[in-house]
Amino acid sequence: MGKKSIREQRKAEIIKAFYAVAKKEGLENASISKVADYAKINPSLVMHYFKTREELMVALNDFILERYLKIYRVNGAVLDTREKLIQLIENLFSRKWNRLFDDGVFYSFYAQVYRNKTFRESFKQLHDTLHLTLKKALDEAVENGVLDHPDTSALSNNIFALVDGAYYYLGLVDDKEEIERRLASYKRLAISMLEFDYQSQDTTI
Amino acid sequence: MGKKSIREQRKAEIIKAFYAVAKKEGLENASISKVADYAKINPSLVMHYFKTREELMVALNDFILERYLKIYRVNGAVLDTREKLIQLIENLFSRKWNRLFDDGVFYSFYAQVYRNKTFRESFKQLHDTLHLTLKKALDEAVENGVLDHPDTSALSNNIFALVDGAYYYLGLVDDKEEIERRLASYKRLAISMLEFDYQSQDTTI
DNA sequence: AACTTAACTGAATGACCATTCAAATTTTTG
DNA sequence: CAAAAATTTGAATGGTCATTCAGTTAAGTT
Repeated sequence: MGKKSIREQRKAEIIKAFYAVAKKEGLENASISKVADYAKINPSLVMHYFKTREELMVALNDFILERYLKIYRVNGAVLDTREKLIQLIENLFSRKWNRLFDDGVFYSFYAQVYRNKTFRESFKQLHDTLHLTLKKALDEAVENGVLDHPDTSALSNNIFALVDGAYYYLGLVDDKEEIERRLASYKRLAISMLEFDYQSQDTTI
Repeated sequence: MGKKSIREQRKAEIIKAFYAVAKKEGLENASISKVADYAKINPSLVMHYFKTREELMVALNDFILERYLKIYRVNGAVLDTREKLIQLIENLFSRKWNRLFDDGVFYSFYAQVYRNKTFRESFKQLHDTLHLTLKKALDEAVENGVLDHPDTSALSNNIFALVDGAYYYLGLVDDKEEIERRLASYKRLAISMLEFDYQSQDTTI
């Protein structure tokens, strides 16, 4: 008896509308009524599903972090050749970004990390998951004899530092050729990091 | 005749108040009246000196980028020994951050880069300046025979990618010990990059 | 057709927002 | 003291904001 619930679909719809508006006008300008307009529903309906704007923010944050996770999903291929390992590293620098993702919205959430514990923890957890996934892939490569490295955990962290730093800078670059040139340079460095055993490198003089 | 102008001092005062409020409550919540309250002046006075909020935003952006530049100011020391070169690299990972700077506000501006050409260009210019400054320092090291590297420009860019990526991740970390551990790892990698000629794929000392 | 449950609307709330403007105040100079 | 130039204020503007609530509509069941 009673009406069928479409709660979850509606909520998803609202979150996507919120994302779309934030993408277009900036997260700080994405108001409830703009979201409602975009979704062609009444503002009250948004409040019906999300008690406060804050709640909607958290939902959008989760939505975005899920997408982020998808981008970096390691393809299931077995890392048994050198080529496959190199391809994996190169893929890290090739976010299918523009389709799946808006950097402006992403960094707006990231900025909140410094004031909001909830956001900080969810970001931290996501990044640690990504780092760990890469570490496991690297371990597999070690087992299969295509990689020789004493600390795959540190290697994974360092590769991601390079990836994150790369995209941070590339967000400032308009010229497509320059982007490609830089990406090539970053990739080369990342691949070289596989070879170079900086742990045993003596930095004393 | 007439009254002495304190225009520039007042403007600076307002910008600092804006920064303080943004730091505490987030850039998106730093309103004109909150800024005025903080500076103990009338909201209209803020509007007198900055015709629009956007104008105030641009001013704060410039203020913040100036601070950013200061943090990375290369000490004038001559790079004639290995120690000095290594010290320079290590300094890049040691922003006197917490004192001089609020990352939340910084990344809030950075997020705007994706929607606002003015912000994108000012950020780009600043970063390119920093990269070039480091390149010049590296060139000096090469001249003085303490560094052997075929492409100091690429090296500079890559080091900064690592620095930026490092701080991006460290923003998520609460534990001070973990921060130090990671910083040490990033530094080690950066220093190893000085040695490694990834262009020709062989390990040189 | 009556009941139940959920989706949905519309109007109203008060708070806060950026911005405008005319007027008041302060300081300097002649 | 008076004129000049700047700083500063206070009140008012209209718009948008998140949120509340009472009520309506739609879709299922018995």
